[in-house]
Amino acid sequence: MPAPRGMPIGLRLAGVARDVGRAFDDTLAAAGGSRPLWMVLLALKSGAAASQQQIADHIGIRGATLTHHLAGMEARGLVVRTREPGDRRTQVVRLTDEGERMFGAMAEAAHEFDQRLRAGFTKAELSHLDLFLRRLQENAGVRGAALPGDATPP
Amino acid sequence: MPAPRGMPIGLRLAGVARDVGRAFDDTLAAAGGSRPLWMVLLALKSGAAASQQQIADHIGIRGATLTHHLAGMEARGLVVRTREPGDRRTQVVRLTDEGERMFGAMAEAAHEFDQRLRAGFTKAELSHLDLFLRRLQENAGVRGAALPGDATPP
DNA sequence: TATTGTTATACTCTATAACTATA
DNA sequence: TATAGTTATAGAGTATAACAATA
Repeated sequence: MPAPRGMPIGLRLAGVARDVGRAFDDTLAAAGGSRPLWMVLLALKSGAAASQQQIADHIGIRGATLTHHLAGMEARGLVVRTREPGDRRTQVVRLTDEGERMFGAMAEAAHEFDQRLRAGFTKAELSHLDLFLRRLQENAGVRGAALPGDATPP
Repeated sequence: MPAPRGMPIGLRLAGVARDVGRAFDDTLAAAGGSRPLWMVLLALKSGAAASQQQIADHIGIRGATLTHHLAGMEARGLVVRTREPGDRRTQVVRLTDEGERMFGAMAEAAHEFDQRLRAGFTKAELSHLDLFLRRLQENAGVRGAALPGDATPP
């Protein structure tokens, strides 16, 4: 993936993200997982998601897609889904011991990968990078992190 | 896609790339195309690829995957493949008039998208961003753009 | 009626393996 | 034997639409 001067920034970003993403996928695969699996586990552990719909929104997929992943995870014995007594429409997703083990293994792999990725970057540089990424995201028209003064019509 | 402090840089990158990529895909779809189609057209037009294998390498996919895309493009009347008289194993891929029209439409859409993405960025910032991306790519272990002094064993 | 999640189905992109034709 | 590309098949991830159960 050469990066010629003047290459569209979107393609550049996509290319780098693909390369980095593949390396990350390899890392997760070596730990027995995958990216979406890791995203779901992260969302579950962070506790920042009450309903499945919120988990799906959190990681940027559809509810049906999440069901798909959860079904696979349940088949692998990583999670258990049980109906909430209070509101029997909702499912309570709980990590099994095996799920906890998997989370631990993937967390370690992900952390090592992240260390590798950050190598040579100063804190200031990482802040700049983060800001640049945020600006790209906003320029692409992503909602939900709108700045004050954003004049985009509803 | 919230971006908490201390979020792994790889996931951050992947998230932004996905959001930006989806917006770009929407743009290309409105012009009647898709991302891989655009990549193939770009590679063809840039003339930087002699064989199909080189095109595939250029855009980071396998030969069989490229065949898949080219077959689809040929079915849509965008390209024609003919055997080279000199070496009849190789295929010469040529854009049809319809293919040229499609390229033009997608190029315009892609350019507008790129303008939108770059909005508010100075040249210096874009350079910094590009450098950051390159460093991430290298840290992820991508070969082919190795720096002088790279001490990674073969 | 509205909400929560599931099922059924399908699409896109990608890959590997086996194959054909040619060199 | 080696190379260029194709065919056949498969798998992962995602999506939409229709549905069931519950509120």
